[in-house]
Amino acid sequence: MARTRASSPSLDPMDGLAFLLSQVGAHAAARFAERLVPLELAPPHAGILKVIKRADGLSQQALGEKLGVFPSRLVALLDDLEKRGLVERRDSPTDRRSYALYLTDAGRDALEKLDRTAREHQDALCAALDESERAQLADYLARIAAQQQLTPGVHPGFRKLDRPEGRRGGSPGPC
Amino acid sequence: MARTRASSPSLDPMDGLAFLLSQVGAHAAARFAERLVPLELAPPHAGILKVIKRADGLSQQALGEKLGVFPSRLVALLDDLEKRGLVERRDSPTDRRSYALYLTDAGRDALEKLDRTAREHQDALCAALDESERAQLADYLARIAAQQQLTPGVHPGFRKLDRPEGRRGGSPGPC
DNA sequence: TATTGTTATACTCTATAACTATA
DNA sequence: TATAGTTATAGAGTATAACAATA
Repeated sequence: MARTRASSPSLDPMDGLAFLLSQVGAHAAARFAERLVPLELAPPHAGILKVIKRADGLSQQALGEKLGVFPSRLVALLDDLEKRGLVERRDSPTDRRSYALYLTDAGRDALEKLDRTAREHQDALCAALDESERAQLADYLARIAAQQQLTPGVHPGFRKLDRPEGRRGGSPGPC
Repeated sequence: MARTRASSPSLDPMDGLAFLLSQVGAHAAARFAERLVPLELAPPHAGILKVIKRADGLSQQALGEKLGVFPSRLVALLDDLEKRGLVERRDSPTDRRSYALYLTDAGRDALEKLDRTAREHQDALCAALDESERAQLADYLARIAAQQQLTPGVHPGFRKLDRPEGRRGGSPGPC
């Protein structure tokens, strides 16, 4: 067999770039989840807190759509956060069926701790790269994410297809 | 608040590099699993076929250790592959408790199809990058993987800790 | 009749424990 | 007594379906 094409960095496609992405990505996710344990949070909680902070007063419906999480699953996740006093379910002033979600002061504190944790995590994870290499890596990944139509800030989890709901509004928007 | 440190490519740590790695990695894994469906294989099967190819005749014990998969889980995965005629469990000549695992001809065919699929997957995934950028990205990821002590070719899945068994032999080795 | 949030249920994936047959 | 493979069981995590209150 002639060596096809230019120097591919590795020979076996299963040890290739796609595998590396998946391997390092899974590692990153697992280590992040680990760091969240002392905060008594799981990764989905983190995403929820972040979205509520940016869109105070939104409904569970809206939250679930933004994160690609099923309504029934949101109930349990929000129960956790409410029980711990990080999130409040206030009655919506306009629609008595729905709630308006708000961060409490404790919720804002938790979000700050969470941001610190995420920063530490990222530093530890990328210890092998210097500052400019990290920027270059982030650029590559952002370009892949954009080309693959991943919604910024939304983790695919393990959905079969990203974006289970048909609609994905035109603007990549704030979140 | 003064802007601390140099230009970080993104402001919010949850939209940072670590998140991108996890997001793109999960996407890569999901799309790969999708491409495996027509082959009637799941990602763990792929890893198993690959290891058996490289280490013909090894035991389930050895296989499980190499992949970080529990023995009980291997049973079902190997049952799948054996039922489909891709893998053979031969009696070990030296120890009647254990099997020696071998790829069948059909198994080798499947592995080839799998390699093609992986190549197509990688091409589609990295469409946003040209050849030299892909090489650069692979280098970054390989360096992170090495620094984080990930075993080459072994997917962390979602284990709490990588490397559940204590021993990890000195050499990063063939697989 | 449609929608919001809820509950109950089921399914997938993975880990733990107990068992058997060898060693 | 310890080990290889197996079986049975249980636990996450997530999706589906049916339901009550409201629109």
